[in-house]
Amino acid sequence: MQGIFAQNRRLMSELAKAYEPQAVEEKWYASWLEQGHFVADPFSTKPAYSMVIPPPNVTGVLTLGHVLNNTIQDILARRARLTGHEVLWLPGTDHAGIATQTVVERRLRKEEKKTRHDLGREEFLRRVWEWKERHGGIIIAQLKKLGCSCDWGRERFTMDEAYARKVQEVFVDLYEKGLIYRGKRMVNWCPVSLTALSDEEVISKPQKGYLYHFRVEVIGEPGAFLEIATTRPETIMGDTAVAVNPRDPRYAHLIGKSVRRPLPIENRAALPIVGDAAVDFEFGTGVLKVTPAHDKTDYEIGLRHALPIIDIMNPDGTMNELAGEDFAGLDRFEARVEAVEKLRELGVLVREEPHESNVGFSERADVPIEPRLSEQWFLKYPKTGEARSAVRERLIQFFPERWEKVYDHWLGNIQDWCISRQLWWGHRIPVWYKGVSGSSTGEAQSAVRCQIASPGEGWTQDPDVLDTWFSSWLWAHETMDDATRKKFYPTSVLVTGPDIIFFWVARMIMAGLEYMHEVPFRHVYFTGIIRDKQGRKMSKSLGNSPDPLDLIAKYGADGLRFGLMRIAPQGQDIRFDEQQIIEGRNFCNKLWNACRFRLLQGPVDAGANPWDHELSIFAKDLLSKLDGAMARIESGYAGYRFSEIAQTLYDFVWAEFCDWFIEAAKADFSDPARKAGTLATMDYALRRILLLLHPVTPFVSEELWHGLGFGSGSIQFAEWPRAKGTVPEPKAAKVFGAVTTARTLRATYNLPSNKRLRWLLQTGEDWVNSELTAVGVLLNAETIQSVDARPAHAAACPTEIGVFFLPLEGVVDPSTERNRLEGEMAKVQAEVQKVQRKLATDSFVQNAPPEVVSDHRKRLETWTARLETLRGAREALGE
RNA sequence: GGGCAGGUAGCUCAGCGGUAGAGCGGCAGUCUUACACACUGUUGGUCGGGGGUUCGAUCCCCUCCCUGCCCACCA
Repeated sequence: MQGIFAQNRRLMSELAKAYEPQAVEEKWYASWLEQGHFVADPFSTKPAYSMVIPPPNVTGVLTLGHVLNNTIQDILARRARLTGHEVLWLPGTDHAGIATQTVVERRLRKEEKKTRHDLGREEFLRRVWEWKERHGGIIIAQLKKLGCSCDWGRERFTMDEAYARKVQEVFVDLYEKGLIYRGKRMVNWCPVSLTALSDEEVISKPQKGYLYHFRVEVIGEPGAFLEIATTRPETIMGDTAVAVNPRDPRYAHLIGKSVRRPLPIENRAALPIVGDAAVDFEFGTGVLKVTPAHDKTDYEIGLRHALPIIDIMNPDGTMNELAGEDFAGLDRFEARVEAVEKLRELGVLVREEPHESNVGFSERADVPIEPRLSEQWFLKYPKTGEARSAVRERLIQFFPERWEKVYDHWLGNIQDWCISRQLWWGHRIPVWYKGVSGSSTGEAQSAVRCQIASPGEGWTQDPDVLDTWFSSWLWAHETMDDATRKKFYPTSVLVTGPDIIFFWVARMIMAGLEYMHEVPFRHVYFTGIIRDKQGRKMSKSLGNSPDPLDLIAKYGADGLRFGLMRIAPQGQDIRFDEQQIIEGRNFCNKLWNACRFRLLQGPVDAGANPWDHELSIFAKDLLSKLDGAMARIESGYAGYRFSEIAQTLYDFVWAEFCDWFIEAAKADFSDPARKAGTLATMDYALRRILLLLHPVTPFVSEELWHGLGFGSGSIQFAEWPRAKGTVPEPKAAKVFGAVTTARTLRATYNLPSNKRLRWLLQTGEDWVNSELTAVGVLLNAETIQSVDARPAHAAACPTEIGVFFLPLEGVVDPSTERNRLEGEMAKVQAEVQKVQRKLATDSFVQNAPPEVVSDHRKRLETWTARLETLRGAREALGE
């Protein structure tokens, strides 16, 4: 043991005064990996604790959102190890269909001026894999920098061979169950990515535009016109009817008649006027143009009235020949301008009314989606009822609870999921056609088989791939082998952002219920969204998103983690402020120096038990505060309140341990009677502080754990501390309060804090006399003496432990101080009178419960004391 | 149009029936025998507006106003 201590002392004294995270973090992370600390053993007898990482996109780089999310998971994992669990934190990445394909296509275009079609499917996919191998690991490396304790040997990718096979098996299974079907439906089409999207991938944004009013002529009624309002005049050429509400008295009589479509000019077809309840007669003119090929509502109206469908657009959003010669080839937005122009020329444009409406945008490409009729694969969700009740009945608990309602509402209004994507990068749909090849524009197939392998000669596979989330929804169980599932499924908790509650959380619950007959996780913790100081979402285009790696380089991973945790209230959005990270770093440094200080006092006793010694009031006080902090931390973990955990640690370490306990302890080191107990308390507390901190600040706690010699193994397998049930020690608080008052007295005279003064204390209590040394140290006094009576020419301040006196002769200049003090006194006098008046006149206070009155009394006491101090100070200066 | 969250000191946030707190910043001192990434002291708030319940409201109720998110086929 002696050797270890000697080594520690050398080690610490060689280290800089300030904590330098870089070398420490690298060293320990390498060591943890080497020792296999993160490896989960499915055959362990310890209780299981498991999580699956929300797989980041392979194309991704670490954002603050990832930092938040993964820090929380790491905290939970490390705490679970400390509380004796076998921990599995399963990492991996997502192939992210559209995102990845887009990145590679963009590069291809830039570097080789080619499109994916120039390469062909096979070659293109080879390029994507190549890209993935080269750049796909970036985010994983970054997570390691953060300190994440994932079991890296189990890293999975959603396109791993086994995983991919499982995805296809699930497709086949659901197909056979009749839940997956193919159909020609109105889908959300992205004209840039050239694929269908699910409803969840469409985000509506308010857009300023115009509501264009134009007239159409009623056929057979000369001079009769209908006025139609539309935001999309470019679709007029695809109109196949005009609809009014049958209960609308203005128009009901026209149902059955027809109007003349104004565009295209060469094909001004006659359109029937139909009656349909979907028409809102409050909106616009109450007359709706019906374009079944380019609007979801219109499509449904079309179905009800058996209207023809004229698709006037190409997949890329340009107009086709059916739009007429004036429009063919134009982009949809150019066509809009052109259509308005044509209407004006025809003299039927009535007016353009500014109008704001919600337009659906493709989440990825950030362009308005186009409702488009196409042949796609759809899934009728399995286990929706069970998934709903699992959360309702708290088989799965959400933190914060309010997301339960959001989840429930979505499941209650669930629509079939469009799962096919017209991409190449992804899981190929395991469906085969004989004869005609399948295509998204969709002609009927003569023969269809749903199976993974080709049925043989002459069969062609469906060219489409599956929505990325169709693979992600199996993540909780398909990333595990049988033994792992047996031990670790269902997982303990899922930590994720609320933005993917529908995309991922809800679907994973359904998949878990369908394929494991068990929910995939017990708890779901939803983090907040990180915003900048102005409350804006972090985004690349705004340039308001700091690079977490820069932050780690500047402040250390621990500083970043701790700083972020302190400002991350439960599930509330977080306003990011670099200052908070600076504070995180400062905190680590504070801890570091507290430990350095301890090492300077002699050997550390790893198994120190304070109760073997006579303890000072400060030691007792600290031990009781430590218990309090532990209780708060426990309750914080129970409710996933990470900011509370971090804040408790911050306060305890900085204020209680450093500011008061260590400062008071300095008095004990020269007192053999007290030294042992104080050091034992310090060792005991430090050991627990490091353990409690380890989940949040893994690196510095590990470094100090070894630096102080608390153990030879990693801190993360030490035992988590439990509260001892100590009793509070009120005497210490009295001393601290008194010291603060006395310091204020010193400041009252503008005396610098490093100026050693001679203090006197008049007290009636014996125990106070035995704490004089400590009080002297806390006051940075030259001397402190007990006196029986008030000395002459001394300032005085009454405190809970007695009256402090400060002899002023030769210490301050009387004439300059007098004026200032008199001014102060006037202000305080006013406060005292205010409280006195309240106590005397307020009718409620007269009959109030005791705590109210005592509160007022306390205020009065405080102010009176302050006044006394000033008066004493003034008097002490003489005339 | 519906739903949810939030609006407390200059900033980030606690408090959620007893008369408002912390950290940081600011200000003034200090390199006081671990830490200037520090120490000591101190200044900051009609707790978004307006009503109501109550002896008493930042906290409960109503209403309005802002901010942000989610959902919804109003062209």
